[in-house]
Amino acid sequence: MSAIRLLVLGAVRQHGRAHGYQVRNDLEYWGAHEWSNAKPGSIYHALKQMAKQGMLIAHEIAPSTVGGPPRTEYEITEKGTQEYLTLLRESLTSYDQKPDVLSAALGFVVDLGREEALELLEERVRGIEEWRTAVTEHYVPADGPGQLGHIGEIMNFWVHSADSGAEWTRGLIQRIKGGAYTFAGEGEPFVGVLSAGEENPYSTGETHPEDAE
Amino acid sequence: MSAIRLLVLGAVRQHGRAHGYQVRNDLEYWGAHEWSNAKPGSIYHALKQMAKQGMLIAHEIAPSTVGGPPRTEYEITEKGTQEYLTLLRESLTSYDQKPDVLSAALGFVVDLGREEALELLEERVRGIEEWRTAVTEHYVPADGPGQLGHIGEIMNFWVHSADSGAEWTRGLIQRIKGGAYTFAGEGEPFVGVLSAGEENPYSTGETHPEDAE
DNA sequence: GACCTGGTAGTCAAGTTTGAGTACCAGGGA
DNA sequence: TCCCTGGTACTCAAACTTGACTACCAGGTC
Repeated sequence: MSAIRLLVLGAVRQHGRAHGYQVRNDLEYWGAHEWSNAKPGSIYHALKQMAKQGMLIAHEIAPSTVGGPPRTEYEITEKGTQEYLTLLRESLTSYDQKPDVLSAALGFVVDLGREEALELLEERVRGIEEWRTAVTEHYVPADGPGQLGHIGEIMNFWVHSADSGAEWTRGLIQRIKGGAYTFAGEGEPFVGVLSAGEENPYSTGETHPEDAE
Repeated sequence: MSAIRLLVLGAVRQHGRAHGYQVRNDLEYWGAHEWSNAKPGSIYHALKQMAKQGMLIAHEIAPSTVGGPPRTEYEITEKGTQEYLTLLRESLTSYDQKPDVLSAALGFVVDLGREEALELLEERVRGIEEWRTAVTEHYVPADGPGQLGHIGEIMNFWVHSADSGAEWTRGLIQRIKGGAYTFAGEGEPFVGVLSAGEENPYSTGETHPEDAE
């Protein structure tokens, strides 16, 4: 599973209603073009595809005031919201060595409750540990390590990555347990999108958390 | 860049001449179906595509003795070998957060000389460190960290992964400097493919390094 | 007044990946 | 003998991704 659907659904959801270019800008604002496949083509494709599948509703809009071609605005449906939450939970839980999926999920983790987030992350740690056990048992059989030659370095690398991922996840769990961040149902949420007409992102060096949706 | 081309070129090269199913079996033998997108469709597509691009020569073969449809055998060309080495060097050097690309490169690293491998890996470490500096400077601007809210965890995760990757690479450099493994020009190479008629891989729990190509 | 840059918004063809097939044969039961 | 499993070898449609491209307008500039 790629991260694009989660990112797009999450972006549309935070806006309530958004057109492709807006989503594209949000993802850039989050840096997603650096750590995921959030290119224009993928974003527009995902929007169309998910509209076809009933997760978004497409509204045709007259050519905008600022010029350019006619836009299509998208609104998330109940089915889309379900899909969003499913993807989010899966992405937090499952260890599939795809850093972009986890990154995307981190951006939305506060849409869940604090307790649920902690449970999912703890399941993630358990998953990594199980995976580690399975791999080391399967690939270092009777005749001991070293028989693999340099091929063993591949496994070594996986295992190192898994350990590092587990360690990081435990750190995050501690921070969340310690009260960090504002989760669902804990008051004014942190807003990470650009509202219509807001200035460019990091070029100003400042975020504007004052305009909730 | 995905790992599939490197994997397929490397597999064909080790055999001298191979058909798709053989490549597919090798990749499974290496565990590549677990850490890369080495599915049948991708493998056959890569073979066809690279044949079209002159990196492989396709030979049509009569239906094999053991039944099944007619096979196509592929042979690597000079251009293909150049591409293979280029991909291999790039994959070792560049830090693009794609673990499958590095894993594939590790499987072939001994096709280079020991000195060159060390240089490439040291460049990899330098690349990771530069990337880390750039990211931390860009995303933690004037008003300090913490302004990012939970979004900062994304960056935290990237940085943690980068540090872990650098540390692992330094470890590998030490092992190689310490004389581990047999590199190009250092005698009988380690052979990691199944020759025609060899038994199944890990099901027997034993490797057969006795039949060189 | 013509041109050029830059932002807005999106399209398209080509390439890649996925998952589910297809076709064939051998060997082993019932 | 008929069917069923399992291995060999590959194909295909549908989905996804990529990179380059289009089209439009505003505002400056020469």
